[in-house]
Amino acid sequence: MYLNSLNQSNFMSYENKDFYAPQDKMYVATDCIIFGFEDGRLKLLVFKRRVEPLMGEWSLIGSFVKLNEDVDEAAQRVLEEITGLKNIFMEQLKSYGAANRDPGYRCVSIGQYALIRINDYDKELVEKHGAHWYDIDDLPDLVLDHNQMVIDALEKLKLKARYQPLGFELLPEKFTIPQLQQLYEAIYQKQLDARNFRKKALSNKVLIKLEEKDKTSSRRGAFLYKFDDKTYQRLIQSGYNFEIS
Amino acid sequence: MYLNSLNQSNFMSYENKDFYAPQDKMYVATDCIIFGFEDGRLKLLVFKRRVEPLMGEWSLIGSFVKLNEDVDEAAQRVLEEITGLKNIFMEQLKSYGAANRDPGYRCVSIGQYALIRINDYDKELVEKHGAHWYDIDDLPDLVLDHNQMVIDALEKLKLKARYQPLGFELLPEKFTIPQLQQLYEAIYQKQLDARNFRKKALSNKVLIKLEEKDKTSSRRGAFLYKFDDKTYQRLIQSGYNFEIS
DNA sequence: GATAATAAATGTAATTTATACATTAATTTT
DNA sequence: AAAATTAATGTATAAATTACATTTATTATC
Repeated sequence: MYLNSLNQSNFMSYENKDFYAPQDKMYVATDCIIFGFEDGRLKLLVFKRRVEPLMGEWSLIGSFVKLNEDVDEAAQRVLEEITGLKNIFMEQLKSYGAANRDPGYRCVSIGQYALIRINDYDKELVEKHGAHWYDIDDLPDLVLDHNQMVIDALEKLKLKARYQPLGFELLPEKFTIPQLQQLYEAIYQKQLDARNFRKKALSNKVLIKLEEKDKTSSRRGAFLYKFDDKTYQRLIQSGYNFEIS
Repeated sequence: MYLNSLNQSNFMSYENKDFYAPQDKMYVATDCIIFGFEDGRLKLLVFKRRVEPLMGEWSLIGSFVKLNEDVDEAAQRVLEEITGLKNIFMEQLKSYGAANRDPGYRCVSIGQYALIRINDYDKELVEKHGAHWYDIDDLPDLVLDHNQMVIDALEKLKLKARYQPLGFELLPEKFTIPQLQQLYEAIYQKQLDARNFRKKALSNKVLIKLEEKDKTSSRRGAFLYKFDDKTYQRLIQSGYNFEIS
């Protein structure tokens, strides 16, 4: 994946189609690196590109930023068009500004990563847009510099997840400790000790234990928890240093 | 400086008092948040703005990104024009994309923070451009969203300095441990214990003790050290986790 | 209804890291 | 020779991290 030879052939196919490249004008776009979590695996939402050049190739979803629109608004707009969801966690990754990064346009793209809760409702909407949830370590080649965006976003997710409760954005509202552990194992890409993980996770005092159990993955069942955002906000207000594994 | 890459008609109408705001076109700019360190204090390099609107106000230095230029190249270009220095440490902070952030243009700016070694040579060049090194906790109001950029950059510096040897970019090549401590105290904005700091700093094994002493700040003099980038690179290659205070 | 199977839940000891703290050393100035 | 000044150093205590094995709750099967 992500080979030079592939980029080259992408470029050729663009040339063959005589696509007009208006390089006399600056564009600003935003591309969304959309993460999800399902079946113990971290996933990325990718799309079949619908326009030339590179039509039909896998791509992140994005849009040009409109003249009267904030960059962050544009990203929210794109996300809502695709998933139907508002108020999704999203944060700037970085901007991608190489002069030749897009053969079609002189376009600076602001990468934004989003964390969403995969569920059947989203999936349906997503399918309408020719999208697919790929396993993070089984991604196809993406157009332009989109693979690099994913690499950078993963790196950032790894760094931030430790000190900010990002993980909970990816889990359903109610989750078990083993599920939480699986998530962090997927993000950090390493195995964690179950006893130590549980200890650490609970030591932050921001997980509320519920009476219900989830029995989908064991006979005994595991207690469900939810993240207590109010307490979390209060804690960090007073200087608390959240950390998980 | 900021308007060098504009066409003349825009420039003229912008320059007189009821300036025309060409919001029919997207611009991309880059602004540099330039940090230095001198006399135990963290400093920021700011400039008198030379064009309307807001002519004469303090501002970060920046430029529009040219059509055939990488965003990062543009930032290096600006920095070189001002300081005469190449290969300065610089890294993307984030992009600033609010639709109304600049009353003159629809302009997305990529903030980049730079760390430079203040010395007399730089200062001379800098003065030519109507610039001034301000103490970081005694900054004037800056134009547009530039104060926010500084706040964000400081926050990022605080976070990154701990796990990446950024600090050495701000110090002269040879420095003493007390100087290094002063720097970290300025970045973290808190006092550090001299014994513990020294222990921690030296524990990373990337400081080379020289035979020379610096006697500018004590009768006894303090030994000079330099940062051993080769060893540092080797260590992080093999998974070492650099940390300072 | 007893047994087997399975993942969840729990505790402790050893090691490492972080913190708090006071004295002596080297040098110059008077 | 004495005074002044900053640099340099060590240790004991507390806190955090790591490594590691058994029991528990429940369902499925015989």
